[in-house]
Order: sequence, then structure tokens, then C-alpha cells
Amino acid sequence: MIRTVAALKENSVKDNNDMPGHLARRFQQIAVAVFLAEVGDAGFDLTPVQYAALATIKANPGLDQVTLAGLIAYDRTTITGVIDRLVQKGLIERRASPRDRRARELEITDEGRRTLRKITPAVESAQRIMLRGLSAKEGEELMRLLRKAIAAGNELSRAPLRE
Amino acid sequence: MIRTVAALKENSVKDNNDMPGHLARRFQQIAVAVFLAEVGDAGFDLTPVQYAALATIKANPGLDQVTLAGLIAYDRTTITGVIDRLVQKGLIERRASPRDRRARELEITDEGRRTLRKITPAVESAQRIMLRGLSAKEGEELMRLLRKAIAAGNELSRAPLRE
DNA sequence: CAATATTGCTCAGTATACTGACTATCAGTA
DNA sequence: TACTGATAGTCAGTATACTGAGCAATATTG
Repeated sequence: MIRTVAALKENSVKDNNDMPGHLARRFQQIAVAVFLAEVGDAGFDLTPVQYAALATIKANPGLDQVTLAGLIAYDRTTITGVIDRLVQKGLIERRASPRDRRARELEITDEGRRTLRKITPAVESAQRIMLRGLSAKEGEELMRLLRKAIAAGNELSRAPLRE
Repeated sequence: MIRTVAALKENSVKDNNDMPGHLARRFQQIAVAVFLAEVGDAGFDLTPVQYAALATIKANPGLDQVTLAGLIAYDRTTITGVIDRLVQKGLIERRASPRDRRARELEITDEGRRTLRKITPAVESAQRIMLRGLSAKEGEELMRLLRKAIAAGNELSRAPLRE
């Protein structure tokens, strides 16, 4: 099918399916739904955002909130609530940093470690399901293109990735 | 770099960059930021979601909320607020349907039409910017793969696309 | 070392998204 | 026609995201 601006009806808007922004929203919507379904079926109550935060805290013990936000590209005002909920679920601990009294150090708890371990199969299953329409090669290509587009646009959002 | 499960450190989680769900979130985040920046610079205050709704209402005069939601894959509980805001901005009108007293008919106003026309360059510019890291061919391929993955996962979210 | 700038975090407000429940209405059928 | 089920829309509650503002503490600099 021809999909160029010239081919569109006069006065008409580009079809949603030609808008990368719309496709991004739609794919993300499905990705979240699949994640929640798989994780929920496995008996856990954790969102994709909470999972990424938890996994990153485990991999970087004692990191502060801003660093965590940078590692997963969350806004610093968003991370506050995410951490609140992880603390409330007993999966992490938040305590004042001894070196910088502005900062809070984050640490995973044993319960958090246990949850992370048991939840992993469901998370991996979810990643497979959200790509189920694609061949393995296509899935890899999709991820490659997303990574490339994201790298080029990193600084355009308020919450860029910081290594 | 080798990116297989077997190659990961024991006990470690997959890298975020290997998670299609994470990449989806990140790309969408950038897409929204770029859209708001371009549209804002052009002097308009419209979100991606509001834009898609407005464009779809224009293309389908008199449609009801559920049909609109289906055409752009929004949840029916989300569309209520989106429409509220479009009405409040004077871009659309919502009135009771004469045929079905449960339903509301949606119609674009002249102001909405004018806005849509003037905003289009900014919207198209935004779509280009969010793909600026990719060649034209890669951009097309990314959209193709997203469309394919979305088609296969359409029924997995609460708000599937309905033609 | 005092003034200034920057940083870490939080908060209030707004806008998607979704869950689950509810009302009003409509459609199909016994 | 009375009953049943489905549908259109809304609402309350929760969880991302972001804007913009603000406080406290640290870093920088004249």
C-alpha cells in the first residue's frame, strides 16, 4: 500500500497508522497490558515501572533517587511515588544518605530479592508475548530500531537516560 | 555485544535495553515530549491524545464516544475526559444522539477545524523529529514492525482497535 | 568565607490509562 | 409485553508522566 503524504485525500489527516507517535502509544499500551497480565497470573502485583526500578535498585545497591531515575529514564517527580509504593510493599528500603543529607539511599530487601527472582519467568514471558506477531529476527530488528531512535531522541524528553 | 539470556551474569536481570516493553515506554515518552514541544512552539495547547481524537472526529462526523474510542484504541473511561477537554476548548461539540438516548454524538467545530489545519505542520514535524535517528528506510521499517506487533497484540489490551 | 549556583527531593496540579462498579437505555426473546 | 442481556457513558480509585514551584543542602566561586 502506498503511504505517502501525496497519496492522501486532500484535507485529510495522515492515517494514525502512519504516525510513529500513535504506533508508539499503541505498542506501549499492549506491552503494559501483557506485562500486568503475565505478572498478575503469576500471583504478583507489580507494574512494569515498579519492576524496572526494583531490578535497577538490586543491581546498584545504595543508589540515590536521581541516579535511579537516570538509569531507567524516569522523571524525578515520578520516581518518588514509585519508590513510595515499593517501600510500602516491603520490597525496598529508603534511608537518608550519610554522605549527602539531601539524598536517600535505596536498598532492596530480602523480600524484594525473592519477588524479583520469582517474577522473572513471567516478565520474560511477557516480553515474548508482546512480540508474538514478529519472527525472532523481526523482533530483534524492532528492538534495534527502537534503541537507535531512542538514543537519538534521548535529550528530548524531560527524563533522559543517564549512565 | 552478546545479548542472550545465557550470557547474563547469574542472578542478574535482563538489561532494560533488551526489553521491548522498556523500549516501548521510552520511545513513547520521547514521542510525547516531541509532540508537545512542536505543537507548543506552534502556539497550540493540544496533547497527542487530544489531537488524534480531534482528527478522528473530523473524519467521522457525528460518531459516538465508543466508536471514537475504538477507532483510536482508547479506553472508554479515558475518552470521557479527553472529550471533556476538547469541548471545554471549544474544538468539538457533544450532544445527545436523537437515535439512541444513551449515546452522545460528537462534531468538530469551526474552531476545531481551524486548529486542526494550522496544527498539522507541527504534528508532521514532530513525527519526523522522533525518527530523526533513523534513515527513511529504517523509519518505514520501524513503523511496519510496530504495526505488525500491534496487530498481533490488539486484543490483549482493554482498549483494542475497532474498525 | 560569603554569595551564588546547583543539586536532591517533594508537592500541587493536570493529563493519560486502566479496574471495577453503576445507571440508563436499548435489543432480543419467551 | 415482560424479562434478560448487552451497550453507552460515567464515576471513584490507583498508577504513571510531566510542569512548575519550592525547600534544604551541597558545591562553586569571587
